[in-house]
Amino acid sequence: MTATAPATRPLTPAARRILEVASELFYTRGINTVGMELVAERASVTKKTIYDRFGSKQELVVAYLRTRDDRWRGYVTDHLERAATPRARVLATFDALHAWMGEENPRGCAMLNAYTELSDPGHPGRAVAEGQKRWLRGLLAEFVAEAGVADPDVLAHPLAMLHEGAVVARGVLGETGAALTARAAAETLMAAHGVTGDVPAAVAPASAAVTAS
Amino acid sequence: MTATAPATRPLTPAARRILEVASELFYTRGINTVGMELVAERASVTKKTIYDRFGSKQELVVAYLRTRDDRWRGYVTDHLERAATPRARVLATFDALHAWMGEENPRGCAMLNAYTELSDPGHPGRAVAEGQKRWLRGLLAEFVAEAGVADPDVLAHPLAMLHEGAVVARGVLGETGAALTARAAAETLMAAHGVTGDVPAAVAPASAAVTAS
DNA sequence: GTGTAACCACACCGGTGGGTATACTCCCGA
DNA sequence: TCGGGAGTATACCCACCGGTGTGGTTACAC
Repeated sequence: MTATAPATRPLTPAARRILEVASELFYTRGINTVGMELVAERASVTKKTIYDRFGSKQELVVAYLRTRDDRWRGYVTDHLERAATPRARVLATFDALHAWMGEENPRGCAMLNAYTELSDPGHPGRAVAEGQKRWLRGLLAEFVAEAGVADPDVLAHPLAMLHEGAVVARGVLGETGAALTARAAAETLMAAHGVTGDVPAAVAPASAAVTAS
Repeated sequence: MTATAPATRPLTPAARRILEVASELFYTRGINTVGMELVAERASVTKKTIYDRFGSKQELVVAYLRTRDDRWRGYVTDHLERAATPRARVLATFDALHAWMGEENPRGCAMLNAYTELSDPGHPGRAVAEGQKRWLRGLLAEFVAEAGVADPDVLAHPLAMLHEGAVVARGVLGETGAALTARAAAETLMAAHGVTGDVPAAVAPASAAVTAS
């Protein structure tokens, strides 16, 4: 379900350059305000080539969102590998967010931004954005359930909200430590729901279930 | 500081119509994708009139954001009047959000959307959006401080994040009860910081300090 | 009764948007 | 050796964008 396509076609050198350039421009300046002409120029490519490779702006946008989504998910799963307990895994998602925001997220969440800019409800890019949000929330619910919480959503949903809120605090208010603040709040929230540093009583560890989607 | 201008000029009938129509269009379709021609048509007005009243699209956008911001702040302060304790005031902001989202916020936070769409850092609309975020967070910090919490931001910042997260959950995931979920989490968070239903020990009530900016 | 503010109707501007057409070059593999 | 995929270069299309100018009509105020 997570896999975006049966096989991501290798991408020609020019196509890779286009996607790279477009990703940067779309993220930093917004999708609607960046024209294909500019993308072509910055990628040292003609518009013809872009349309030969990607077909339309819409498809280029989707490719941009998908690759970025993949990178973020990889980021998260990387951080998860180092976490042993469900509680640690929840906290690891906040650590991932912290690192992510420090590196490549000054202008807020690309998915959310795209969701806003692509106001046409039928635009396929919106589904990508929504998918990412749903994925993270599901992941959190999974961990919370592993920790033995009866109704996982009651805890997982607020945890997801802390994620989103942290990104906003970072993007709009410039709060560089927002993810860590959110992490601390997540700890508090988990503790209140009985999820502590201790391993839960009678719940199977099911250790390697992390990288799965 | 909160007052937007020395005096909001009365607005001619046509101007009011323009602002109303533009607000709806900007919010539901996005600022960048709505042209002045469409606004004019929907308001039964010529473009000339729009430019006579507002000067430029940028200024119309700012007027849109300001009026919406004012309405939201009024919404919050209305809900605050019914709340007696600091804790109740914090929770009242979530109730306000719940009501607000039910009535006129299906497409997420207008301020955040504008912040995203107006990628030019110099656009005055961004300041309006940022101002609103800062205002709410400051308000929450005020209440938390009144409740006797030593470092108010440690609690107020996560509370603000829950706000933002709830709006995202509503806008992207369609979670209509998101604000109530956030409210419950806020209760938990406050309890963990010693903010309970009881009135704090030696803190002056300072009752009417709510409506002030 | 003459200004002036608030409008309408309409025509026009340069710029830019996404997207296409044509024609030519380079290089690699069958 | 030759076909085809990957590119380049350039010119073009039309729709729409934000914004302006001209000229005219109503209604109210001094």
